[in-house]
Amino acid sequence: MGRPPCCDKENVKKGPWTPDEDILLVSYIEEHGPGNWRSVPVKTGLLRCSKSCRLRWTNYLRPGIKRGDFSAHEETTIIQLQAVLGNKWAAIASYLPERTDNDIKNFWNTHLKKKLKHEIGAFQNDGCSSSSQPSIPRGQWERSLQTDFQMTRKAFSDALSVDIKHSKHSNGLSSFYSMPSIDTQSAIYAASTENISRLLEGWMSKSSKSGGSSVATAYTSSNGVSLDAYEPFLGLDSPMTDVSHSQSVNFEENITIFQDESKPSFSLLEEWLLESESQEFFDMPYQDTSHQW
DNA sequence: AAGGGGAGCAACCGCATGGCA
DNA sequence: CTGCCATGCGGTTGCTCCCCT
Repeated sequence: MGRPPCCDKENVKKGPWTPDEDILLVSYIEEHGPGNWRSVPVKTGLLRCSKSCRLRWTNYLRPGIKRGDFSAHEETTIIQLQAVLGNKWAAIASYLPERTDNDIKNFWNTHLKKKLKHEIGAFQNDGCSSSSQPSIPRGQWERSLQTDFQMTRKAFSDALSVDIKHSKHSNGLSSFYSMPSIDTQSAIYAASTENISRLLEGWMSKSSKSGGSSVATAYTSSNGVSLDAYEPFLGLDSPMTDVSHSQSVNFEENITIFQDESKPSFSLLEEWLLESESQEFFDMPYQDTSHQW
């Protein structure tokens, strides 16, 4: 017997959410807080699947979500994190707390993938690479990869510029995101009210012309973000071990993969980062080598 | 002006995971 | 230990809008 459906599909509404439904959902969450999603459709009278309610909240109504164009910095961060973490959108989103994993995933699939493909294509057409005989000087690849590595580290450092170790053991994620020390639930509620007004604004502007969404000013709540999965990366609760990997050796391995598959692959770099305990990763002095290119 | 096609994005689907009885 | 349930996550779909012909 297979898994029972999460809800009665017969009486479940699908498709875009209406303003009324949004208000109903936000009002309920303001009162009861997020969670216990199964009971949400029952208690609110929404003809929606519990999953749909959760998704609508986490991807759209949740306080602190920034919408609209991605900045150059966000774009760079996503590219670098994707290179290291792969398609772990939730993990990537945890470094960009104002963006949802869905947004990042969409942005990657619709913009960045094409952009990178185009840039790699242009790079190969420049005569730097050929399908039959890779002709890139090994030293050049190594420097290039090292630059990627440095940039990734910088992205991590930027994203983690707050004191994570302290925040984890004091006020959890709230302080991680530099929230003022106020009651978290109140923050969620206040921000939700802001979201409702934003929604109304959005609908008003949408009715005149399908306008873009306004930028959220509310700070991020703790919903939907879990640090636990990334503890190895953050060096939290991880025993410090002697890490004496040779960078050059690992870069060589990555260079080989890159050349063989004619596309960037950082799987070994990722493995190395995970294996080598992240602390050293962050403790290494950052050297901006990008100017060399 | 119409319609065809592509891009962007919200939402859905189904599997994975973790907690709990 | 096992099974159930709630939630999380990533891939995919489908709708809407916009641009081009």
